[in-house]
Amino acid sequence: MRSKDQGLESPRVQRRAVASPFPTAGKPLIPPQVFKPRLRPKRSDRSGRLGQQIRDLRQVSNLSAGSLARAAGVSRSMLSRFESGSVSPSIETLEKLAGSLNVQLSRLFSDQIETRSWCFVPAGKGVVVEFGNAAQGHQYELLGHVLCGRWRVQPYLVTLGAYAGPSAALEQQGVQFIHVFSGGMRYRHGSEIVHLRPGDSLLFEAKTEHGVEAVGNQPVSYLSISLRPRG
DNA sequence: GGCAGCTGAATACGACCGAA
DNA sequence: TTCGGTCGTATTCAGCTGCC
Repeated sequence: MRSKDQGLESPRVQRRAVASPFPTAGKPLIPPQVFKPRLRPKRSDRSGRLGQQIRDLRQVSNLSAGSLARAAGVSRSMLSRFESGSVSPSIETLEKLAGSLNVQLSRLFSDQIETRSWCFVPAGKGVVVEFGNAAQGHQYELLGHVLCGRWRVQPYLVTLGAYAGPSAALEQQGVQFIHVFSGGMRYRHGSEIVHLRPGDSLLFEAKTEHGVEAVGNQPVSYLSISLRPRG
């Protein structure tokens, strides 16, 4: 009988194909004569932040831990340990996780870039982020990434092609602000549909299911700022 | 230099807990 | 009851170290 925890078909061979990306791999963290814990020791803060980043991206993608684990070919318990920072995944596993999250590998480490109290992004130099609905003509350009204490602020310049399809329905913590620059669209928040035109703004709690419902016959450009608590 | 033993990291399996 | 998340434990493998 296979456990619900199990999502793998390959046996436990061929592991250790690549080295861990972290400098602690292969070296003892604690001298064994001093302390040999029954529980796995909490790994470095770097591992914890990597795990938090994986969890954030998973939640943004509306994926459960089980779904992501299956997609990445790891067990559910291992994904839990990655996200809690108790173990560090191998490069091979990180590549699978990034692929399953539909992001580039480097995105998993974007949270570990030196943070500042301000962030300047020249015009047209934002980071283009691919989400799952990019295929429907949705382009997201991240204009900055600023941490304000417990809060994470992510401003996106969003461009939707004419007649772009609906975006995936999202439910997140925190609040979201939208300001339309050009074009028009129908935006859904729960059971409500709001028609947005140039100059219109929308502020709402992101925990209610929301997303772009439909776009008119012209491309749409709008600013989307999400304010979410850091987990 | 080669081998064996030890140690730690990555991983899976199974079980448990809490929430819906 | 189901599902998501976590924990305890076993297994495998690579790196290190000491001995010959």
